[in-house]
Amino acid sequence: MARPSEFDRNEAIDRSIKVFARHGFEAASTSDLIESMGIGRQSLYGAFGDKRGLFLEALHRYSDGSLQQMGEALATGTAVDAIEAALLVGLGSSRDIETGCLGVGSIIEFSRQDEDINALNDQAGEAVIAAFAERVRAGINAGEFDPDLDPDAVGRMLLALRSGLKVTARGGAKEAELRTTARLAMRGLARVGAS
Amino acid sequence: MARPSEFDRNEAIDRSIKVFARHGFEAASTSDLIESMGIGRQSLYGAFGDKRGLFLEALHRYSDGSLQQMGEALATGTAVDAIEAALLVGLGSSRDIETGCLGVGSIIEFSRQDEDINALNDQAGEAVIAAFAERVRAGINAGEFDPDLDPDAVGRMLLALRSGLKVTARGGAKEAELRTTARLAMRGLARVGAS
DNA sequence: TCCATTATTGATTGATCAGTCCACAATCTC
DNA sequence: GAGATTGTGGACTGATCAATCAATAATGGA
Repeated sequence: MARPSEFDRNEAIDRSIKVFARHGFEAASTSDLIESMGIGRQSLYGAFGDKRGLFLEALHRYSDGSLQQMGEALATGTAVDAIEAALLVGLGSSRDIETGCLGVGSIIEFSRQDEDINALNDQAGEAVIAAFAERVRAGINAGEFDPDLDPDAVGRMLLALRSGLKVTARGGAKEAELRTTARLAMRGLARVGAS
Repeated sequence: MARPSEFDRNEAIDRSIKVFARHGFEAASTSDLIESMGIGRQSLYGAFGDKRGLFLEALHRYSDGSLQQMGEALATGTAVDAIEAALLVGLGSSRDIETGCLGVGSIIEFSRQDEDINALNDQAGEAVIAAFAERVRAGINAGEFDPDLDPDAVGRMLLALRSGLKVTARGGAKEAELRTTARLAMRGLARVGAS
């Protein structure tokens, strides 16, 4: 048809994710974005419409990647170890204290005020809850977890816990503390009656 | 000495807390603030120096109030009920979905970039952890909690959990879900051996 | 009563922001 | 290779922002 884009769309979005994760939506200036993305201003507006359009794509892509990372973590080892790994994956903590979470960040920044962001976060949240719940069911079937547990409720708890861990990590907590916190909150999942 | 202020300082700060909690620091404009606080622009700068100075006072006052609320909740009933109440107090959830938490909000917005905010949040966090830990110790002594628990580590877990509950509440969760989440995460505190 | 001091008010300033305009470059179809 | 189409780059615009200034009002001390 016509002249093709000179930049890779997904790579540009990935770079924008870093900027948004660091500064949030409002405080991420378009000048910061185009510089970090390595594209021109008009390219940003041509490809994504406006700053909000870019953010929606960034949030979507970030949530997808995050869910995939957690899915991989959930697929290994015992139920407790897998869930612990899924809780901690991608938290960054000491390595890159600047990196935040686009999901938590957008919830704090927008609350429930933006319908499109609501939809993205609701969908991503449900997917995470479902992934946790499935692993909890497997843990119950394997005899590791208490059969009285409601897997969906536990899934919601684990999502909330992960949000809290992200806040704690961004607040500067060490990885060992995050791990201890995760373990303590999961303490009640283990089968009590024993065999 | 000279002309006295026409406004009550604490009341003005309380009103600014609402604005900051709703919009965050950066997105709260000074025009919004002076309108909500019911004072003139120069009064704001005269009394608080600048927007950041006002925010620091607001964060300090907010943390104090929050800690006091939690302390009152912790002083009643059984250990589990008291901690549950302390976890849920002031979350707002359905009643006022717009209201956010200045502590979590500032951690997400500033990460570790502002020394004064670091100090305020660190101090407030330690105080909350200590309050939780003390209640956990009492619960252990009362035979309600597992004596093997590390009260300080549990305190850190409960603070992280409360942060996660705040994110979840701001994301639109119902109060019943928050309560279930709190209960599930506390499930591992109960004494296991039984008597 | 007068003066020093501080609060208040409204206009203003310089900077920064998201988004647009316009000229130009690169690609495809024919 | 000509023309239609689309991407790119830099200058630009109107709005909004935090913060300041200058003038006025209100208080306490002498």
